[in-house]
Amino acid sequence: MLYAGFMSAALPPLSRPQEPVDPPELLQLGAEPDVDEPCLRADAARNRARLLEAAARLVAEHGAAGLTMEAVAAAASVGKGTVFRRFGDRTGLLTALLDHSERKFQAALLAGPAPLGPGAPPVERLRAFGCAMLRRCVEEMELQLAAEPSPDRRYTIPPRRFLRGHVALLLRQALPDADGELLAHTLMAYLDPALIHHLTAQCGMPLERLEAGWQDLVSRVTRTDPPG
Amino acid sequence: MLYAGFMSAALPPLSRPQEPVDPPELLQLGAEPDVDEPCLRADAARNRARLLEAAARLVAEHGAAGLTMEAVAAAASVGKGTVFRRFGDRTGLLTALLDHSERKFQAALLAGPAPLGPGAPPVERLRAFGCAMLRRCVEEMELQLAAEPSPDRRYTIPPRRFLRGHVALLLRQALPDADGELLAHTLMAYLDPALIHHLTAQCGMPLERLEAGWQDLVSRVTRTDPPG
DNA sequence: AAACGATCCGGACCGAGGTCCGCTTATCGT
DNA sequence: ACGATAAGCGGACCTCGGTCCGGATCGTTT
Repeated sequence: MLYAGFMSAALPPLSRPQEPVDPPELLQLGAEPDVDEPCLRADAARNRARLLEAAARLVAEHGAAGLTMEAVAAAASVGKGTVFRRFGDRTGLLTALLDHSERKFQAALLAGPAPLGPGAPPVERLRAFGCAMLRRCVEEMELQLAAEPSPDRRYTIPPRRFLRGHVALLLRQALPDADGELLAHTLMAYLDPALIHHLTAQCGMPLERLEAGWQDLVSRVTRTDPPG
Repeated sequence: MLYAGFMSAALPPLSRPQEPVDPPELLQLGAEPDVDEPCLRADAARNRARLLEAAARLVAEHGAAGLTMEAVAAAASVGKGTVFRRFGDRTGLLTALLDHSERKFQAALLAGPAPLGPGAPPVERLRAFGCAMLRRCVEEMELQLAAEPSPDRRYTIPPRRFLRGHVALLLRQALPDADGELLAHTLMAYLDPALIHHLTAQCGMPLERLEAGWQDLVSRVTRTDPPG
């Protein structure tokens, strides 16, 4: 219910017969099409769309940090309770605003062209993944920061689980004997929006340095020769 | 009784002539003794102590998550404004509760026995650092989680800067040619309280696995032989 | 001791997130 | 078409973090 899609625009078919694909274990972790809300009542769907539209407009006008739930409700000519019933909380609303881009990104990972999508060797896919994440994060920095969940939900929300699962999958392919889950957490932490924002906006680091840092990190983590 | 020592109990002298010490660049990043509050007025100091005592009691009773600023003020028989003037915000109050343990930890890093303190080779100090952090984090998990700062302050508050600076220092010693700052962020991210909590409490991972993961991560990151 | 200025105190006040419950409306079976 | 029922709606209400300013207190100076 929290992360249902914009207008549940069905993803393009995620497998093309002649191309390589990832194992299907990750698919169910993606942003669920309408799992929680199998079929919204007509008025509810209409209000949902109006709310998202209003929220997007208000974010464009006053910034994501200044977005208040009451303002969204008012701008959509809808009661405050409706906003919370539909999106759960403020984080849920912001997350919904990011949903469209999230789906595109997931689709690119699962079925897009290599090296981001399947077909390239795992380490190369990891390298591409990091750079794509960095770019996407910088693009949507404001929303990403405002949508940060509380500490106890931070690692359990579906989008992050999906991305982390993707990284873990690639790591297991590259390093069958390592603890892919923990290493995936480590790599994902490097791509945390709050960290990226700190380094770029607050410390003034150029994005190139962050990308080089990612390449270096992937190299170090996936190095397979024995310790020196 | 975790939060016993309140008033800025002066740290033990941080350098002993006959023992190895770290360069002094980090010292000023530690928890400031009374930099912000050079000399509190008598009544203010008294109120500050009562507030910390009351807060510690309320945390023990109702958990850190359930702590409200108004309750602390009432329990200390003090006005609400006093709490905010003294500690800035909720995060500041929780951070103050962690200050004693933080100082002890910093002292152990700067002047304690090897391998945590100076004297051991940097990689060995890194290994010890991670395990010590993991243990400390688990001990004070509740407070650590409740005291998490907002995303834009997360990487700038003095305690974290100090710890990260320490890691960066060790990394630069071990890997003079690497980007120690970025790698320090990566290593520190592995030790983030929210992540530790997720893995141990929510995923049920035993602490041993996290420690092994840290050792593995340090090995991979500090490996100096050429990529395979 | 008395007065004065800087510091501090207190609690009324505000804004925003989140909840609740009686009312409304869409949907579906007949 | 129509009633029954479940889903949705709205906005009053609550809590809590954070602010503000008139008045009290401390420490110092003369």
